[in-house]
Amino acid sequence: MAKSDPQARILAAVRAIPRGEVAGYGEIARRAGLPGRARWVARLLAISEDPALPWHRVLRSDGRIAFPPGSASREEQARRLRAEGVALVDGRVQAARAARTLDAEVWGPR
DNA sequence: GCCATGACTCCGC
DNA sequence: CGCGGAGCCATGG
Repeated sequence: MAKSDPQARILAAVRAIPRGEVAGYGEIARRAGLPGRARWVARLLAISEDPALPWHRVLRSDGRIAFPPGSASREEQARRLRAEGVALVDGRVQAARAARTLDAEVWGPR
């Protein structure tokens, strides 16, 4: 039997993001033991139909929402994040002190 | 098997 | 800080 499908690990990593916090696609991939699969994470979220999946907590490495401005998805993601207390400015998370990537610590206490 | 596509990332300018 | 180019990886025609 397969030892945890990579897909299951990715979804688990996404579900593990605490409410009010965020993580990057690449970060999730790494947490799932799949470095370099950021695009796969994105595709997985796109095809996933689990309404309980906190996909809105996943952002790009620069702390911005991946969806293009004006898109309904982008608006919904921004809305959900704000509902959790995440400060956003022009689609970008302010709390993410990781200027380059949302590397680690995003989940830890500051 | 090659080519195109994408909720990505890194790097140089 | 914005842009363009290259690298990357899985999927589908």
